[in-house]
Amino acid sequence: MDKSTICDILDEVGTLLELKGENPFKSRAFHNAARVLAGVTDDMSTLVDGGDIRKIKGIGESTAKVISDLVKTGKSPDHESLKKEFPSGIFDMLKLQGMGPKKVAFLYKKMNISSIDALEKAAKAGTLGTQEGFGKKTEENILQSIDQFRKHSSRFLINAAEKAAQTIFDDVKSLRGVIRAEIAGSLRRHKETIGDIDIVVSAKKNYVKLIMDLFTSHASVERITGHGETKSSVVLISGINCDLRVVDDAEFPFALNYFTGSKEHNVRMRSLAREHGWTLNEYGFNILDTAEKRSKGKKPIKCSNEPDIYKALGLQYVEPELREDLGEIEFAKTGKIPNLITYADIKGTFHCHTNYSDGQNTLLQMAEGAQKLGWDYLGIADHSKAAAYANGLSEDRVRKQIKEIDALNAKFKNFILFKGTEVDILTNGDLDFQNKQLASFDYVVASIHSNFKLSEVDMTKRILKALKNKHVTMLGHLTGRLLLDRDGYAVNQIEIINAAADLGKAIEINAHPMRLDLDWRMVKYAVSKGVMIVINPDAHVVAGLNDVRYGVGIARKGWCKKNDVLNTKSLKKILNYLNK
DNA sequence: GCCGTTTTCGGCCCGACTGTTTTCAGTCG
Repeated sequence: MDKSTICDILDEVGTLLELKGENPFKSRAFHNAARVLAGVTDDMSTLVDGGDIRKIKGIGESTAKVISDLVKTGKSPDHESLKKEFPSGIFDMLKLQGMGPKKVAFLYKKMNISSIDALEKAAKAGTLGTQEGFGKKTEENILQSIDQFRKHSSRFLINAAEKAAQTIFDDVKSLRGVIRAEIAGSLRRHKETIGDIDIVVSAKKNYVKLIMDLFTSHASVERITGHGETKSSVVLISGINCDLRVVDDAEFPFALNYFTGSKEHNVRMRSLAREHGWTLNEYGFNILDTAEKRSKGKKPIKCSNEPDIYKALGLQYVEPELREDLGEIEFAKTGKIPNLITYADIKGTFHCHTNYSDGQNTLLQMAEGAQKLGWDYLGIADHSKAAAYANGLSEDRVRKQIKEIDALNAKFKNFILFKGTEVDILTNGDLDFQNKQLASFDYVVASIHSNFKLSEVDMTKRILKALKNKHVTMLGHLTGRLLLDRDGYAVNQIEIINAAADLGKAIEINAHPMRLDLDWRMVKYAVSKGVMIVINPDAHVVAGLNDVRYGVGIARKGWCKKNDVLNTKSLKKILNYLNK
């Protein structure tokens, strides 16, 4: 059993203990153990066999037993027996905003409610509001949370989707009879959030059935939702839907193009095809079937790959990341698609947490990970003390960390760790560290982590005040929340961007924790104002090594050129494109 | 349940908000 599954189960045990109403410190111990284990890089079997698992701080007798059972047998009796006490729908209920273990357990025990559907029914019938501790308002909030959950729960952040897709894609690609295989859809376009994974394959006719059978019976498949001759759909263990489409090799470029999207881009492509007297679909070009068009239409050229399709339409090749109908067709018509920045251009990132606060890895591990990626630097920005829930650093611990960074830097060649902080913006706009302390850092990320419900005017004031502090380099994960006026915090976006432009500060943007994509109109506006933008698809950057390339940052003005400001592959590409 | 010790039990993260109730419990970040 792999480590991440073990961590998930430890977390689940913690949650089940909460539901049972056990001593909160007991359940926390399991959550802690999951967090600690996530940061361990040693081989699980070796740790268990050698007994070293107990030497890890945070893993005690009981948690070690669960881990060792899972490693040795794939099952933990402790976990299994706890699980029997609650139906699985309970875990969905816990995902609702405002629903914690106490309420969920109460509703289950008192009203036998164990699913979101049942909860909705009770709330609509008005039977919830009569329960002790529940009122009209709670009922309304629950219905709203259910609405939210249904709208957004089906999307996944790109790093999770990429991880889920890799194994099954690699295995499908290497199946006998497969000629060409590509991941399509929003994953190929590197969107911040992914609805489902699309795999397009071309294969020899007599192998198609076998490919479909092997796909639907793959080890990472949880259940099959469709199994046909050209298309099969499954739900992966990770919860993500995955579709496989098999086509003739001649159709492959068209299928790949069609299923890569976006829908808006496809619409433009098809209308361009009509201008040439053709139709375009997932199988190929066809001559438009009207006398008028037929006279105008030439026979479309043969396309053996995707670039050929663009060529046939008189377009420069458009990279998947740009296919959003945000002006890329116009650029392609005049051959002005810019050279896009890639991972190889990334020199380092700045919003990274370590196990000093709520990250998973040590300073050394993070530095080694960054060097392995070929980076020149890494910026460390752990939480400040106000973020107590994230084990934020006191002034004393900052001093300790800075010392450790200095010692590490003395040993590195052609690599440097920058000393930063993610300082909390307090309710009144003051920062969580004194200016003297802030001056000790190479750069400062200032973020809001509390009091999200201020009025728009007050929230804007609060952020502007923080932004004006001369030590602040960048606003942390700001627009990730201000995207939404509904359940994010209300703020005047334009005013913030304008101020950042005047002050020469950067803004960091996240995909929203509720799994919404970025508001590109605002990104465009910020870029047009020359505000340096940092985008991070993982809304809460607890950058373990796996996630490090998704956490991206910006340097203090003066020692980082604008072109050094780098993001994830796709986002960076788009920013560069918008800049032209 | 785990840790750390002033070694065998006390402390473990906390402030703010919400909705309920009328002083507080539950949830969130």
